[in-house]
Amino acid sequence: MRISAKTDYALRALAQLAAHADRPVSSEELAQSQEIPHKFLEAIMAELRRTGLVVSQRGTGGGHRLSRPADRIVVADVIRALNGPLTVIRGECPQDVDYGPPSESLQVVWVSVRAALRSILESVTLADVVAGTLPEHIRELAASPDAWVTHWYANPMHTSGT
Amino acid sequence: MRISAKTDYALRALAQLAAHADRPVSSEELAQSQEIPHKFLEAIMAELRRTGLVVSQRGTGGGHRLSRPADRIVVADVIRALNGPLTVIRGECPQDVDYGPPSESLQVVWVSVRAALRSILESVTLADVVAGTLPEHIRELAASPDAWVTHWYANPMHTSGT
DNA sequence: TACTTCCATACTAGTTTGGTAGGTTTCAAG
DNA sequence: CTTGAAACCTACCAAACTAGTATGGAAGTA
Repeated sequence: MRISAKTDYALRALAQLAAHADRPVSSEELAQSQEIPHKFLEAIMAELRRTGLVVSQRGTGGGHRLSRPADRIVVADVIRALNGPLTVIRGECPQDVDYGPPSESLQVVWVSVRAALRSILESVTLADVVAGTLPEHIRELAASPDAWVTHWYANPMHTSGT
Repeated sequence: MRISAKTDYALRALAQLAAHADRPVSSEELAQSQEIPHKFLEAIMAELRRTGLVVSQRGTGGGHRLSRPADRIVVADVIRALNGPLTVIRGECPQDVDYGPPSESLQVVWVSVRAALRSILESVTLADVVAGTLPEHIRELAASPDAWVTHWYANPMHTSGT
């Protein structure tokens, strides 16, 4: 799972909006408080507006606000809005890939990967993020110290970033 | 999670090698049986050799074979060899990203995403794939009919591929 | 020597990523 | 009705990645 700067910025900006749901917040303010390049964030907010996650108001005192309550927007909504489906195999959805022998089982692996991602990303809302109250099964996944260390792997192309 | 053609081809080729562990299998044979462009697969096999997952033999009767038993190579090994770490946020590992308020909890989300991916991709071996005997917890994830359907989402940029 | 197979390098066309620059429209307050 | 704040739009950019293709060599077998 690769989270781009764009998606990361979007989530932080939306969390900020969730934390100030009482008023519109400008791109400029979002950019400064989250240390995001202003014009880049503007483009991201435009995309989020087009997909219907935020509504915007021009002019003095304007800005952006969430289009629905923060407890009804999940992390998966944001990722899908900017990157498309959570899980894609060679450009296709897991249930559409067609494997011959001896690799048929790979499809089941991809389907379960998607199910696992959904169980996390569709259960965390923006309200959860700002309140710091993540669902129990997610805190459990992150509870093991093992979850916080990088696993070693061999490719010299990538070892710089362990 | 985005699985590229390269990674998909690699997994299918390695499954084929696992299914014929008694002899070296040539790129040509792998390419034909799995319908993979021959020269592209050659480049992929070279990469897998450099990362130590396969060993190769030139000349007549040569080809590729797994560098260790198929039950000691997991899907995560292959993905890491070709794509680097399983989970990357803005180019960094989950435990290295630095969030300010009100987004601190996002880090826990990413850590649990990685833990969930590991629990799947580090438990499925090539031997499991060719035998069709996936670990119980994976078959459970894929057991629900829900896991086999695409969830609707709103971005018009991506709706063509539902 | 001939043939097979891996191996290395280079090339391409298209897309994605992470931005920057400049101008236009909309809105509110004075 | 002007001024300023903000969203909005189009275009551009360099670097990396994706999915290959092409050419030629080097090593191993018969």
